[in-house]
Amino acid sequence: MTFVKADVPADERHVAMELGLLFDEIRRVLVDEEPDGLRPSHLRVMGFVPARGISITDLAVRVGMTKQGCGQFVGQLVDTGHLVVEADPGDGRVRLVRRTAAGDAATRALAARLAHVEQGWAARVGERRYRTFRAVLDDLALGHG
Amino acid sequence: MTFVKADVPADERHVAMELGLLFDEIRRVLVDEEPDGLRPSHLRVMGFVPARGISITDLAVRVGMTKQGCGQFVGQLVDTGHLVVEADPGDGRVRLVRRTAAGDAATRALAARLAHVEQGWAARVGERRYRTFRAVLDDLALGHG
DNA sequence: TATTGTTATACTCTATAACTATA
DNA sequence: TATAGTTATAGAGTATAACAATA
Repeated sequence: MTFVKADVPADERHVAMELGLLFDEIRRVLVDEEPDGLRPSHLRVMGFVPARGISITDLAVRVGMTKQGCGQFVGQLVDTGHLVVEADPGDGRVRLVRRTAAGDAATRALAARLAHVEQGWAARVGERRYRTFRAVLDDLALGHG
Repeated sequence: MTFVKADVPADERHVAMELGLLFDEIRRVLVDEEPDGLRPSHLRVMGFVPARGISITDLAVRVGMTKQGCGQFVGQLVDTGHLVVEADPGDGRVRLVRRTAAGDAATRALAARLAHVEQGWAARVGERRYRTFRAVLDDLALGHG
């Protein structure tokens, strides 16, 4: 969807558009500042891989996409060296996905970039108001846990 | 990007993921409850057409996309009867885009559906906290005016 | 039989490039 | 020559369907 940017009267702005603006700002930062050429979706999939490893099917559920699409991104991330896949000793069907050191570094870098974006937002609306905003956002997102 | 849904520990949740969850909830409502078969992008493009009419190029700037992509959606919305295109009396190159009565109705219906989603959110976190959240969101979005 | 993962295919959204008709 | 719009093409991000290997 990605709701947008130009000079629209205040009374024609709606939640979807405003959320989309913030989302787009994040996407722009992620694309512009990504050193390894990873796309936002790669970062997203990689971010959901737990330290203990996970099957592609379970990862897909976590990420909220199909196992087919998930497997595609995992394959690309293995090619770039951010993930590795091992056999699961307990189940021959499962391919256990883990992050490499490079994957961990990229994930930490993502967190840093997001923190930087949030600092900018806090500066725009005030530290205190931003903290409140973020707390409510956390609560709203919990409903989808 | 569209950040996600499953059981992720609180400390691994980040802004992008949380904003994505809200955005996805809206998208789902828009798709599920759309009577005319319009997709979210159609609603978005249509929502930026002002009453006085607008050229495709200007509309594209407003929406934040290319004129090519914009022209494509306008064409489809003309086919569905939500928009009309007239000649501009002052400039023969320009095709002036306007909403029809059906387009106006669909736009009002969108606003109603969004209001309903927001009521649900307010119920989840409390009216007062939601109003604060929304006010900060408005301010943050203004930075992209 | 049920489940994991892959391959094949298609759809949505959007971009870039090349073109046409008017200015 | 510059601008408005169209046509053609391609890529990202996903989905559905059909399948192979393993349980």
